[in-house]
Amino acid sequence: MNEEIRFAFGQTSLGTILVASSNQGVVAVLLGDDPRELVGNLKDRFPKASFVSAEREQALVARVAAAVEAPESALDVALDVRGTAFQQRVWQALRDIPSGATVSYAEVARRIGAPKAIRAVAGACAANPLAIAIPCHRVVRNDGTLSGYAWGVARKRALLDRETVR
DNA sequence: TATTCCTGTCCTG
DNA sequence: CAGGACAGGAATA
Repeated sequence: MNEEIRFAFGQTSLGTILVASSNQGVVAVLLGDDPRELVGNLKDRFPKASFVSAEREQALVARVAAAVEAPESALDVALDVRGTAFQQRVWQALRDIPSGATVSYAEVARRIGAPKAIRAVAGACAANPLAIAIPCHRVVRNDGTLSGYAWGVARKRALLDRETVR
């Protein structure tokens, strides 16, 4: 394989973001505090790929960053989602969640036809490499509380605050 | 409220 | 290949 992945950084009110793309589309959108940390994260997820810092990705980063600041606007970029069949099913279901809404893990499990596989759904969310593009932050516990978030519960809460209609 | 079992996937030995 | 860990939930006492 030894595939080439292009990436670039951006700044949002939530911190630094990294957007990485293959020839097929975006493979990862990562959130963090430090660019160095994000690159390390990216390499962990795609150990076999080679990475190129690409200026022309800045336009793409800008679109994703805009989606962070204004979640109600749709983010229509090509995605190259990698994962098991189960994970793909979960992530597809997540993309159907409208902005401003939240869904429980049980609800997601029911939608993908595995109502008992709640913990598996949580695992798939945790493994989701596409922050924002796949709104795993809209998945909360059955009682409405936030449990965890791969990039920090504080960011999860901030995102939900921003898109919740009051 | 606390315990226990269930669940699908990934990670480690 | 086996065992444990996980961003949960429901049933039981």
